[in-house]
Amino acid sequence: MSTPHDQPAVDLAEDPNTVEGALALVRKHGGRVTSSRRFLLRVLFEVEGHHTAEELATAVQLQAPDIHISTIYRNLDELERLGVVVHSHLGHGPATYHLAAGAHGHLVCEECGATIEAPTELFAGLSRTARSRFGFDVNPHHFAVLGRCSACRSAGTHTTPTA
Amino acid sequence: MSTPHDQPAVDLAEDPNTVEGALALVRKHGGRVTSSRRFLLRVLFEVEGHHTAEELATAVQLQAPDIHISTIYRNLDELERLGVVVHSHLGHGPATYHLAAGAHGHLVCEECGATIEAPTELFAGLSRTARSRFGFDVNPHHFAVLGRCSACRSAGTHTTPTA
DNA sequence: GTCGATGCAAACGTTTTGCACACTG
DNA sequence: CAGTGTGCAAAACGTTTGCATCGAC
Repeated sequence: MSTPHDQPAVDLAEDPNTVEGALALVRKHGGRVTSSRRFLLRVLFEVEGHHTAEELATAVQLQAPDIHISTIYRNLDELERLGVVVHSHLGHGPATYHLAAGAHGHLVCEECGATIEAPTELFAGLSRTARSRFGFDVNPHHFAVLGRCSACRSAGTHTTPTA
Repeated sequence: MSTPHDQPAVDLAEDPNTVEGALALVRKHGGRVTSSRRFLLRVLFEVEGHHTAEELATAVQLQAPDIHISTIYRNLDELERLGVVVHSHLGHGPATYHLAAGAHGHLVCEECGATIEAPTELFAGLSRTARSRFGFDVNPHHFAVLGRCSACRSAGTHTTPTA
């Protein structure tokens, strides 16, 4: 995968895998290249893993304190429409955002909140069956699959209520 | 279907499959048998499918207008602790509640919101793999699996953005 | 009479929106 | 200069909580 970055400011195909490429995409779709957008994209490319809008806002605000969280939400929405980022719901609580390129499934423990990033193949069987039985096309990225992690299972409290 | 209700007030084993049985369970756990609880349980046993707290409140209020939605939430919580009801998240928006006896998985269309009630076996393969690969015990009931239903897929708009 | 349950209003955390102003192209 | 993006404040949404009162046992 040769990623030639000799001519950094010219080679701006609308490639959502770079900050400037994503901005080019935005521009192509009639949007403007603003500093808020660039700051947010920089943060998204720097941090790894899942982050709530609030966390992203905090990170952005280290560099540009006046960028408001509503701007973060609006920009995340737009970047999601353009396919640059995706959001996931990892249980109760706020949604988390990450670059679409790193999309994957999630297993989240209902007890301790631990998150396992699961390769999309984990869902291959489910996807196949859902497709053939129900004509349903599974998107394993948007909502996490809940359950209990091994640690909580060994700690071994309430599996079945009542009893 | 022999459902002998000759001695309606006596045969109250703590059987969560009847209104009075569930109330017996509540009492056994130190709770009181109140009319709010009975109304809510009656509604839960009468309606079928998934219902939000607000829908359940509206239904209860047809018979007892003063029962407040906070009471509905508190009672749903308690009934869930006792294993009588479960709640599920079927995508964005409010949680839905139904009797634990009818627990099942859900496939929910991200586009039109259509809900498919999927038998738990649909998740058997995923559960097995998650268990062996990650030591993770999948609970297929709590959060729906999102995706696209066949109708929306044929209608065939945006599957991949940009392109 | 004790203690759990209820109604109400108010708070909560997350996200969205209306508006006037600022900036990009 | 047209029109998109922004900051701010306020609303929206689903849910939870504090408190005084009420009701079950």
